Amino acid sequence: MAWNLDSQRPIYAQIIERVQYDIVSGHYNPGDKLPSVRELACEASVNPNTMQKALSELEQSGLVYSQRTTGRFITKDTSCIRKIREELAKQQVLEMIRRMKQLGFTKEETLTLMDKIYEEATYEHTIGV
Amino acid sequence: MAWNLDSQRPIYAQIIERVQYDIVSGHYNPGDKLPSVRELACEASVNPNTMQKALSELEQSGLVYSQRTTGRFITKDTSCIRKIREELAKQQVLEMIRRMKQLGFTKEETLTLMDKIYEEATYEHTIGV
DNA sequence: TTGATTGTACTATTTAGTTAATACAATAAT
DNA sequence: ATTATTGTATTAACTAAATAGTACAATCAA
Repeated sequence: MAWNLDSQRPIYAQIIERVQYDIVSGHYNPGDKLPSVRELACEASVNPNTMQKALSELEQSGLVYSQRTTGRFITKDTSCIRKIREELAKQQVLEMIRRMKQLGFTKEETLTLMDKIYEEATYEHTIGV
Repeated sequence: MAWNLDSQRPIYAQIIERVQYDIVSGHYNPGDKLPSVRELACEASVNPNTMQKALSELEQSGLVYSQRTTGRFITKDTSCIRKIREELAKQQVLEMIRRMKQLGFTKEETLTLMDKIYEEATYEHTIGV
């Protein structure tokens, strides 16, 4: 799967976000071992230092932990994972609503547009994942 | 009004976005004269060069145009403005839906969460504009 | 024991974004 | 005519992010 990193935001920040989503969405399971820093760096076409920085920062969230010489693992604390998943979802919706209000869309107009886009997505496969 | 620029993304990109939203949301009217580069730079606490870069790039969208020595103006082409407003809205909703799918939220779950957040916003004034 | 792999650490270099400080030509106001 | 303001251009310096290259100690498999 492609990493789709752009240069608009710091790469390490995009990596953090990506792995975070991979964890809370169940792509990785609790207790899973992550590929090594070097492997992930290669996979993402990124310098190992950048990947290292991203992963070590990600540890602050509690989603992953590292064992000095055996590797890096997904937390087994499922409630932590669930909690962050909820947070991310709320964040997304909140940000969208904020922007739509900025654009002068009412709740109803927003819902109408959402419905339309969901329909399109269903038939045209516009939305990935 | 504060510019709320952060250091995560390039400042000039945030400025472009900000002015774009100010135009399509009607804060500026078609034909309006923008404050000068220097004024805006001061207002945003940013170097004039950064503001100049942002505004000159924004011209590519057709939302503003500059007259060499008289100033920079909002386009009078209201259909262009409307079109970009629709695009921005669609972009927002699409991105949100994509992320929510990534998180494993169904359309119904997403709508439920939206409703809840809209309620909160109504009573708690959580969402600025 | 040997060799490969692990996370981690360190230094140097490059690049993009930002700031700083000017400068200039064209316009508008006085 | 003079002055201030406009967008624009240019050069230098600074910073953060990213890359490149190397190194080390701890673990595990052979």
